Amino acid sequence: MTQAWDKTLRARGYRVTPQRQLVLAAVTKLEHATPEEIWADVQQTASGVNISTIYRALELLEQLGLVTHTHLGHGAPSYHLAADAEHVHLVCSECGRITEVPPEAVAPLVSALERNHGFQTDVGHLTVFGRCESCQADAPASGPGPTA
Amino acid sequence: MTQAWDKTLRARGYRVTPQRQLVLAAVTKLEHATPEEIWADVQQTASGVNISTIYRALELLEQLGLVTHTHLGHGAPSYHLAADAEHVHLVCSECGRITEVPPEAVAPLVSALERNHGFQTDVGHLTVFGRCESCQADAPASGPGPTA
DNA sequence: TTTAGTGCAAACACTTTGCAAAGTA
DNA sequence: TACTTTGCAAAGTGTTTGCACTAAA
Repeated sequence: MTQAWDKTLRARGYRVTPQRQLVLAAVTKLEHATPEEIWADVQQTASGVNISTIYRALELLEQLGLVTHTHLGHGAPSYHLAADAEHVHLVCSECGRITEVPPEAVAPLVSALERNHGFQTDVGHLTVFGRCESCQADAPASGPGPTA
Repeated sequence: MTQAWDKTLRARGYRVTPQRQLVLAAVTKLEHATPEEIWADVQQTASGVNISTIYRALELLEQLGLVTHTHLGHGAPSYHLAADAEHVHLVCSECGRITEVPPEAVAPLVSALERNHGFQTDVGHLTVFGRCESCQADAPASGPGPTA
């Protein structure tokens, strides 16, 4: 079922174009990348592709459930294959480092929210900000209180 | 200690200006608001204040640890008082509804991440995307698979 | 008076849109 | 051929920056 997606496209009246194939290939290869990174990757094969095409392709692929995105901070969103094992991102606010952890890590959260708030968590979209292990080691808890 | 913040400012060589006071007041009052919403509120008192001043004030207040922000989706970030009880935001991807839940709800997650990944979660910055109770009721689980 | 802060306008980063030309089915 | 998709360029958000002027200390 590696190539099933093009049938999905055609079945819904969409066309299979090289641009869309390249975008999907880039998302697959880069694992998590911003539209611009995807664009750069696509351009290595087809240099004429426009960034707006990347956005349109991502929107379509997302709508078809082939890819998803997460916000890993302030800037551009990060896209990855929906088929990839879902995972949660831990983003270190200090060094920017991104760690992926398996969804089991958040299972207790998911069930607690479901149970207490009737909320169905989109685990693949979850990003947790904080401080990573090494940054804590570098500067043990300081908090934002008055320094001096 | 309601007004302690102006001492904090002066102690660090920053000045206490009406603009900053108004921004802090707006953040306090609005609970969670985007820079533009804060701007609108500030303008009700001082119509001449420029949006760039809002951004600069927010940056400063955040740096001082008086306010924090979270990303409640794609658009602009949402600011709130750091002193406010920390809370987690649940954002419904379908209707956009925002629910606040107490940090206890995510305590199991926090300790699991700490334990297994040495990661120190910034709870106040945490936003969970998913589907709220009422949207689930409206359209029971459909997933993005082929519809027909 | 001295130095930080503000308003203004221009520059930026990221994304979306209109439209004619090109390409898929 | 018929209709979708693309490239291009321009317009849109949201945010930042340079600089002369204003104001806090």
